[in-house]
Amino acid sequence: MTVRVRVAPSPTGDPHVGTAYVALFNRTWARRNGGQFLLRIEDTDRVRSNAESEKMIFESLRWLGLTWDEGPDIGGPCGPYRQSERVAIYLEHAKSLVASGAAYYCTCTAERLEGVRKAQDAAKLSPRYDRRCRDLPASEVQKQIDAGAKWVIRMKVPAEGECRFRDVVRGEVVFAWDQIDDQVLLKSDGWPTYHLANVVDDRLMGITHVIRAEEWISSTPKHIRLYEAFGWTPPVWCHVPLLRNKDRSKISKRKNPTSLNWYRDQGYLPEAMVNFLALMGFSMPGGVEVFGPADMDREFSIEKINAGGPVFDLQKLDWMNGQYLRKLSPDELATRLGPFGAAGHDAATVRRIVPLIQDRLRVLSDWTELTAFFFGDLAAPDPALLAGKKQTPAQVRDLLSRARPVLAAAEWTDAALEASLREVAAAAGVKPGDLFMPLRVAVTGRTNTPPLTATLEVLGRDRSLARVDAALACLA
RNA sequence: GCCCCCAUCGUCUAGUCUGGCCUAGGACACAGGCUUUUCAAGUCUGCGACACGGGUUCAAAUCCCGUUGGGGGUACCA
Repeated sequence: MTVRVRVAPSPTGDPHVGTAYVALFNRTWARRNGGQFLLRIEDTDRVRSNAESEKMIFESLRWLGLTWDEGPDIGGPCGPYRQSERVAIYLEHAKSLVASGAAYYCTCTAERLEGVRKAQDAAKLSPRYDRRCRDLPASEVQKQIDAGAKWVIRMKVPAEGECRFRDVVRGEVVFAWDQIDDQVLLKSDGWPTYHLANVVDDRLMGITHVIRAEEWISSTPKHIRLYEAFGWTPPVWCHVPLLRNKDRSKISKRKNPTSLNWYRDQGYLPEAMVNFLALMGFSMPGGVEVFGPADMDREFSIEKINAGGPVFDLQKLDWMNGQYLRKLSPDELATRLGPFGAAGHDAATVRRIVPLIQDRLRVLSDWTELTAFFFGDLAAPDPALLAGKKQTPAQVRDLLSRARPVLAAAEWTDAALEASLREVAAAAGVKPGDLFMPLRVAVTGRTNTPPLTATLEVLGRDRSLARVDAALACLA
C-alpha cells in the first residue's frame, strides 16, 4: 500500500508556522516511502475562513519548498481538495450514519444547550450534551423537524467501554467512552464539523497515516468511532508535539511570531527555516544539525519524532539562518538581498558590498542598517564618537590630517590602503587601531563596520575624502 | 473540575524500545581565551541536566508505581 499523507490547514488568518511544521513531517514521510503528500483546505468554518488566507498558505508553503502532490490549486485524482466544495459528500455520509443508527438528528437549541451546560457546571459535572434527542423516539424528533425546528446530526458514542488505539509516537492510548461527547457531525447550516469532514476526506483520499498536531489526540476516539461506523479501517495515528512559546504554552502570536509571512519578511532563508523546524522533534544520526531535505528524506521516520513539546527558540533559528547565509555564494546572496533593499541600488556596487557583510548578516533585512553608509550622504560626524574614550579631539585631528594626503595619493585598493594607513600610524607613533577607529567613524559614522580598508575601497576616493574633510571640520 | 499527553543542561536534543560501553554526548545561548583595525565570522576552554519518591534488578537516565510539574482537550472552531 502506498503511503498517502496530508496537511489540512484551515484558511483563517496568517499562514501558521505550525502548519509548516506538520507539513514538513508529512511531506518527508511521503517522500521517504515514495508516497504522496496532499494539501487539503479545511474551510468548513464559514465565518472565519477566507480566500486570502488560503492563498497565503499556498505561497508560504511553496516559499519553504514544502510542495504537494495533490491539492486545491493543482488538482489530483481525489479532488476537490477544498472542503467547501465537498459539502454534498458530507451530508450524504452523515445521513448514512443516521440510517445505520450510528448518528441521530438533534433539535436542541443553542439556548437549551447553554442551560444544560450551566446546570452541569453548577453540579460540578463535565460539560457534555445530555443526549436528550438521542433518547427521544425518532418520530418525536422528526415531528419537531417537520414543524420547522433547526436540526443538526450528532454521532452516537458508545455509553460504556473504552477506546484504545496505537499512536506511533506515544504508544497505546486509552479513553473511556463515557468521557466522549455526542459530537455534532453536521451543523444546522448543513455543513460538516471538522470531525466528520476530516474522517470522510481522509478515507476518500486514501490517507494511510494521519500525522497531525497533538491537540487532536483527545478527539481521536470520535474519529475512530466514525471509521467503525462507516465500516472503514482507520489510518495509522501519529500525533506530533505542539510547538511551544518560551513559557511552554502552545505557540501563539501574542508570545512568539507565528506567521510564516513574518519570517519571510524578516529575511529568514526558507532552507534555514525548514532545517530549524526539522530540529524540533527530530534529530539526525551523529548529531548533525545542519542538513537539507534530501538528508532528512533519507533518515526520517515518524517513530523517531520526540513526544515532548519543543520551545521555539528564535536564537537558535538566528544561528541556523547564519549557517545558511554564509554558505550562499556572493552572487546568490546579492540576489536574495534584492527584495530587502539591495534591488534599489547599482548591482555592481551591491555585489562588491555583499562579501563585506555576509558574515555580519543575521537576517536579510539587516541589509539596510548594515549598509546605509555606503549610500547617500552621511550626517555630520559626532566629535565625541570620533575621538572615542581614549583620544582627545586634537589627537584625532592630527591623525586624520596625516591620513588625508595619503588617502588622496594612495592606490585605491584594499591592500594598498591598508599598507599606507599602517605606515601613517607608525609614523605618528600610534597603534593601527588608533588611526583606524577615528577614520572608520569619519567615513561610516559608526564604530562597527566591515574592515575599514575594504570599506574605503568600495566607498571610493572622492566620497571618502569628503567625509574625512567633514570630520576634520567638526574637530576644528 | 474531568480526560488525555509529556518530563535529560536555560533552550533544541543523543542515550530510553533492546537495563551495564553514561563519572550522561552534541548544538544554541552564556562566560572567558585566541585571532584581530572595530563589529562579526572562525576557533579553543569553561559553565550547565537524568523533576522527586518508592520499587524490580548484581546493575536503572533507561523497566514498573506514585507524586510533582508542564501541556493539550473539554464548541453547531479547526
